[in-house]
Amino acid sequence: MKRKITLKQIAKELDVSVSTVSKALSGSKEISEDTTQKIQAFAKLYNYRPNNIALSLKNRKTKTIGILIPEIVHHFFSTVIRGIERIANRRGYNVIVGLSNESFTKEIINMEMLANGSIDGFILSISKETLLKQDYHHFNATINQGIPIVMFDRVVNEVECDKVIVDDFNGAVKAVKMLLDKGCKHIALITTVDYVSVGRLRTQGYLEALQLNKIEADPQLILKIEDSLNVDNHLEDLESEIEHFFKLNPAIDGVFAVNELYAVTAMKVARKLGRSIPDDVQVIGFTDGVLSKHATPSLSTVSQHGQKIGEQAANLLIDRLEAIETESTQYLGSADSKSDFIKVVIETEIIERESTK
Amino acid sequence: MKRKITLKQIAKELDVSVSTVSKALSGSKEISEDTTQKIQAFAKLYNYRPNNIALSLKNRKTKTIGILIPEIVHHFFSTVIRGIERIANRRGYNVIVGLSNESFTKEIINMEMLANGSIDGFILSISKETLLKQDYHHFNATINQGIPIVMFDRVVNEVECDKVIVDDFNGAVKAVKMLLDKGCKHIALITTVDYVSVGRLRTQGYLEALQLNKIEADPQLILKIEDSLNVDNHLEDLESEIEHFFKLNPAIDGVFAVNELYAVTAMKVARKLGRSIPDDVQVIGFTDGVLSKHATPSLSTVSQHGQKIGEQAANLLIDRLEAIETESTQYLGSADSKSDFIKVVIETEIIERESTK
DNA sequence: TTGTAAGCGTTATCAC
DNA sequence: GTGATAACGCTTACAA
Repeated sequence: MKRKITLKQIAKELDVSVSTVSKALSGSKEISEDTTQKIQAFAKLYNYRPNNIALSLKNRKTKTIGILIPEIVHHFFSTVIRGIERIANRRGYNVIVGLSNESFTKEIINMEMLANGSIDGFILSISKETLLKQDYHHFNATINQGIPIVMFDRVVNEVECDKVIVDDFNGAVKAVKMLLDKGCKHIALITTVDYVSVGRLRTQGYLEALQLNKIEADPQLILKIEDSLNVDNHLEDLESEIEHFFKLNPAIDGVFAVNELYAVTAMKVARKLGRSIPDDVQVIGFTDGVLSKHATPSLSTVSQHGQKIGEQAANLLIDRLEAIETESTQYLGSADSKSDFIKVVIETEIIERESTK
Repeated sequence: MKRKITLKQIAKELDVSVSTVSKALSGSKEISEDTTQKIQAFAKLYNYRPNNIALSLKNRKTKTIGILIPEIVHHFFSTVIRGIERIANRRGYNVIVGLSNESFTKEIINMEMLANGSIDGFILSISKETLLKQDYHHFNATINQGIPIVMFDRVVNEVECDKVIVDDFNGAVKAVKMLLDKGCKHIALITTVDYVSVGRLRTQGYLEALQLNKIEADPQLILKIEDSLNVDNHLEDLESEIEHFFKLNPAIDGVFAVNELYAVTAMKVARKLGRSIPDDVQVIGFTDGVLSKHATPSLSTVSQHGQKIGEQAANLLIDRLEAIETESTQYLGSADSKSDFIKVVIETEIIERESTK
């Protein structure tokens, strides 16, 4: 077992100084052809690689991005990570992942753990508990320490930073509009409770689409699912709640659900009640994951382009990181660049499959 | 914007030496009650946190684990990450994620990128291309550098390290046995090409179960899916290939598929051909993901317990990391602990749902 | 009780 | 053309 070789060891071995080795390896032409050759050959032989940690300490930057998300076993979030990783890798960064598990405390702990020098910046999506508490001090504290943040999907106005969001509102408008165009008269909405902003926006989009078509929204046709019902163990509860909802509203001929699970469950329930899809009831979901693609019938959805979100977020963060770098070398009393934060809106796209006609 | 405060700054501010500050903060009783108080108060006020990078350099360990997997948008892998993260976090480690994207080259690049001091050890699952090439030098090189590796799921005998695997063979035996017990006479196998070891093992399990029941395996009933068909764009090809297979073998009354997708697609095709599930054809898959749970009818599967795999892998790695630590402080000419690598086998579990009766 | 100095692995500045 | 020195932030043996 040969530990990684260091400059010091090469220097000793070749009987030169450490700085000579360093320069030779970086191809500095201060060093003679001869020694450079010798040193490079030796380094290659022993497979020398500079130690990242030492470089990080010296350069005061780690070239790694911290990702902080509520949950990783989730198609949307893993797609975003894939996008981030792709860009990060291409631009010479690593990604370190922390999971908040939807918990406020875990979010803070993770954040502090990484903010102590481990990463150069964050890309994150806020946990539900944090959204509920509306306590965002940890984000602002981090930003104040000079660590930039890019938020995606679940973002919040109270924190000034770059953001990448999906156009939830218009996505919902488009989806409902499509159902209307396809002849639905009684469109139900299956959504979440309000504090998760994306659920709220999609609900607003639903209302907007109805209004645009001069249809009065019927509160009876809106089902808000309690958060606890998302958990796997409560699958039956979800089903029975939706079933109850369908029975109360036999006129339903269209369903817009704010996520895949609700949509697929709605289809399941509808068929159980003897309604055929898409002939009796047309269904469209939000988030284009595995479920939508492989359900029977396959589900029409509003696609969020998670990977693109990740890519955009990564580019924004790295751009800012590298801007800071050049800026602070130019002059220290840097211009107030705080004001111009960017908010990128990723357009949604409707993917038509078998659940609509 | 106040950058994070350092020991040096505290020292200057309070007019003491850096080492005094360091000691005071670590609660050393070398330092007087008085100064300790003063320093701790000041540190607290300015929210001092030691810089991770500096600690890593000093201690020659980073307290972070490198995860290297082929793909993250994948229920099984993300479940494993969740398990790793959970244990890592609890034991004071961070996780940094690299994706090989099933590519040999990317696997190597990522590995080298992280092995240069960024991580203390790896938890990984081998990319398909690497398995195909059977070139494992980078794993061995890493281990030789003193960086321990724990492999999971897609493992290989050629590399000596700790491993965590699913009992693919027995899982498959159990699944097929169940189909037999439920009265199936003509059980089809839908599997992958052979070089991915898990596919091979599950195929062997299928054969074993038949043999145990004195049934001769019919090669006609085995469908090997080309790898490229897994890609999303080729979904129709997958479907038509399976459809063709069903038409050739109308006697099929049971299907064992080595993954969720094949199983769900088989159900879809069977129903399209007018067969009812589970009455005419019973289906069981492998890997308990979202698809199985939410398909209609819901799919019986062999569950792999991804999270448990991740937890075991993380514990194995951290145990070894901390063993190395104490070992090398005890005496340098350490005992040859290379030989005793552990292979943990996680038992599978059959989850019965609607696709079997 | 406090401070000095060395070291973790690098690179940059300056001197020889 | 080469080397000594300092610095990144921290800990710790050793001096004072």
